[in-house]
Amino acid sequence: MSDEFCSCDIVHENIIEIVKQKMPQEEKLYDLAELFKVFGDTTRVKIISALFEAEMCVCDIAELLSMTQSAISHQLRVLRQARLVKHRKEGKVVFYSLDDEHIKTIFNQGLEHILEPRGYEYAIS
Amino acid sequence: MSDEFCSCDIVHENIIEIVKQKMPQEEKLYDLAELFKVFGDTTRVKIISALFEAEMCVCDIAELLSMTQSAISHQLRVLRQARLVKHRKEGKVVFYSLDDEHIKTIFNQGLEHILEPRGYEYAIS
DNA sequence: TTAATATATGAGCAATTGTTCATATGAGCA
DNA sequence: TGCTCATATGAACAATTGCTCATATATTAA
Repeated sequence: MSDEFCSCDIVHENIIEIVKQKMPQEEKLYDLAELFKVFGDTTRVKIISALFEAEMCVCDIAELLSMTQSAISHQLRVLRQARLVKHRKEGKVVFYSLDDEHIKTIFNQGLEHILEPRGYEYAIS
Repeated sequence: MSDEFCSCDIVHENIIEIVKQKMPQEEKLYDLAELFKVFGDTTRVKIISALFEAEMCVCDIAELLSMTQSAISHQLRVLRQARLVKHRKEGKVVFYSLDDEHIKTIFNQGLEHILEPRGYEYAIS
């Protein structure tokens, strides 16, 4: 039962079929990866982490993270497009805050994962 | 109170100070971003999604996702290094399965986020 | 030992991404 | 109107990343 993608002979066709039927739609998995990609950057993680504590303007965030206003503004755009933050204008100043209740859960689960005690460093076989 | 990173004059020093104290350590936020980076790829999301349903060998996953064995093996290494999957050898065949109870929560919260109804497409101002 | 097979891995390349720099926008004020 | 300030944005460049291809490793069988 070998095919074009894998030279192996041991392919468990029944399992593949069952898994294929149970898996979410391709499009949803794509969107999910896109969402996690947004969380996958130190600067954005820091911004989100800061916004957990308080609403902040662009300048505050730049100062807090010791980064340029431009860099922060670019990253806020990414967060906005992922609908993770919302903004509020007050004159020239734009205040950003979190726009999702799931973020906290995702973050906390992520933190729990990285804080788990490691029994051993990974080594194959 | 302007500084080197932001030309703005409106910096809310008190908020910055409070947030700075409450935020997790820099190193933890870095690790967190590294973890989410692992989730931020369609192939890896698909692999994880498949392993939710059943333990699978490398060849099965390659067949399921219509990708080469090499590509899958490379990605499994990334997942292993992030301690998200574990493996079990049975002769020449290596079976992979999930190695973390937090993954499901993270995934489900992520799915809930992307499935949220959008009132409007984002537009600034 | 030799051959075959399942998986792992290193090098290289194309595509993506985060930052910087320069500049645009837009709001408040003189 | 014209000026200043807070933020947004486009282009460009360096760094990272995911795949392919070739090959190495490890296990089983003859």
